[in-house]
Amino acid sequence: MPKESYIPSLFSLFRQYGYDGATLSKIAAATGLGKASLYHHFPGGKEDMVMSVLSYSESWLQENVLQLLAGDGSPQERLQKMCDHINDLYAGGTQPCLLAILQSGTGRDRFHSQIKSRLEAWIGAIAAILVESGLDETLAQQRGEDALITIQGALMVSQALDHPSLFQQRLQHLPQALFREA
Amino acid sequence: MPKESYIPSLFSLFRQYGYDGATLSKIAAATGLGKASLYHHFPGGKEDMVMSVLSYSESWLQENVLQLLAGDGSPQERLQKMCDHINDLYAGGTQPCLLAILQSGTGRDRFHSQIKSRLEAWIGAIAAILVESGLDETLAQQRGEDALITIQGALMVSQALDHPSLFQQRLQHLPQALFREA
DNA sequence: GCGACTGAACCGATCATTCGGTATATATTG
DNA sequence: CAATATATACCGAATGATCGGTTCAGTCGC
Repeated sequence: MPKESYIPSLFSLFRQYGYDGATLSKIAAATGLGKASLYHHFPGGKEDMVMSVLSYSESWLQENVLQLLAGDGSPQERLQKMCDHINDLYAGGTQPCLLAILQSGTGRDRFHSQIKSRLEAWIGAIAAILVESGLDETLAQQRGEDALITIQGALMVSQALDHPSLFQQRLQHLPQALFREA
Repeated sequence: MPKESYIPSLFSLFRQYGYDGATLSKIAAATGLGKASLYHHFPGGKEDMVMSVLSYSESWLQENVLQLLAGDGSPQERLQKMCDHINDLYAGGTQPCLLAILQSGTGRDRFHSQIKSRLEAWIGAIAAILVESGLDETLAQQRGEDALITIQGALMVSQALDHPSLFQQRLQHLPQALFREA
């Protein structure tokens, strides 16, 4: 099997346990591969695996957010569609964010630039669609940041409170919130 | 030395590395204690240490948030004062949130109820001051959640972007945002 | 001398990693 | 077509290091 077929397993494992918590034994169990086989596909070890997952997250973002936001349909429609994909990504608020989790622990410095790139692209795409809708450049940038603040914050809070619908609610009226006055 | 004097070191270590990343060697180095001494103060090992830190976080919240919000002064003044303390707690947006980090990795299930309690108390206190100011009960609860969503979200985003002032800005106009219309 | 405390050595378990080798499938050759 | 070579996928078993956790002979202030 090609190594791409193991990315989904790795993705869900790292997002749950983080870099330090995801041991090679767990990884082996989750992928169904022996430890030695893992080093065949990912010669760089655990760090290599995370980098592959982060690389996958880039193409996911490209497909499900960037392309979508730059596509056709009204701005609200496109933002709505993005929120649907985001809701899927986080399984309705029940699954943690990979980028958030990789910001802690030993892997912090190792993956920082990747995380930063992903977030910047995401915020930029939202800001772009707001500018396109007539918003001021700086305000649009701020609203893009607000969007990710809401997503990440709602994700953390709803999981701490065992209340996934809190995440879904905040996500649902995110599009109109981005266009509000003041 | 009493064990309370080591709580600050433990606190800053666990918030940085999380449960799995904070190894006993790092803990020993950070506190300046030998492992034996650590087990004298915390017979339950690493989990005992985290529980002590979480217990400390409870009294911190009590002193710096709950008492404050229930005290005197105008609601905006009290909320403003709370934000100042929050800004100190997170060192101006440069330090992660202990509660957020303990939600991942091996310690996830172990500390969940503690994290949940802390967040509920915090949200409840904010909701209470909004009710006191005349807001509808359900709206106040929602705004309390919004406050923590903003705090946690801004913390994550500003650290991912190496942009601590983003956190400070969002925190600064949090009080007035909680009183906004609609 | 007594209780609080600790440094240093130690334990089995687990960590990430590596090596030697097998199975299979495809390509190359005579 | 059969035989051989090449490459990829895979894994059992073992590596040394480090993990969380424990033990114990002390040392220190009281």
